[in-house]
Amino acid sequence: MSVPGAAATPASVAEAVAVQEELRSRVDLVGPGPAEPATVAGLDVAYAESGDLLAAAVTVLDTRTLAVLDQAVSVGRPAFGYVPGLFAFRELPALLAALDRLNTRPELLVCDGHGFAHPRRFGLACHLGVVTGLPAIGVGKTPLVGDWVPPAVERGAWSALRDGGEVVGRVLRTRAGVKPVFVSVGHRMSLENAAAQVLALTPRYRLPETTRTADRLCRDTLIAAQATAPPATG
DNA sequence: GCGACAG
DNA sequence: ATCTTGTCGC
Repeated sequence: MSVPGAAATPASVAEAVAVQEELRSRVDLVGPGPAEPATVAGLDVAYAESGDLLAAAVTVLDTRTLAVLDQAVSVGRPAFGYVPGLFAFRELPALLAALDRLNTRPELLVCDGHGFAHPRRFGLACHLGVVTGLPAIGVGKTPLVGDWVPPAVERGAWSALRDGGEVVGRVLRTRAGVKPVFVSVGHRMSLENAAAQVLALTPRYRLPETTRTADRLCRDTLIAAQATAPPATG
């Protein structure tokens, strides 16, 4: 279930680290999670060049057709500075606001960023999973921690992402000959199932359809927000 | 001390 | 994340 207060924004880096250390014990790294979820949500955030405005989006897809069944957005300001490892605090409030506006309850969250593959084993996907109580997985475009070797060139090939003597994720090739993505468990999922779900969501492109639809929606929303609330000119 | 560093 | 020109390929 959800954890009260887990979405609060820390007042300092030290406090943020403490929050992660505390919440990491609430993560379910076993799952295994839904084998055939009917709906999956994608979450993403777009930032204005000025850095003081952002738009968050959540899209819910039908896993069978990959059609968008529901979607919601929220506009706001980054809640925390960008600090590698504390990235979740920056986007969490906006993403949760968007999730609250959904008319449906997705069976799985696919996050744009890492989950367990994190310095303290509590990346954005873990945080969102613990706060919402929903199964979640992290899909990063670039590595944050860990050592790995490139997986074979064919789609579906993978290699282990290892850090500090443990496997923290999987380097997965979602398209033949294209740069792989970094999959890790967020909450209530097994790594094996997480990788399977990501492959099911990438029939054509490198990134999951969930991430692609959410990315487009938050970008469009940001443009619209900037047009509606232009900066004061004088 | 130095380099690395999700989005 | 965002900026940013051309270029290769289906």
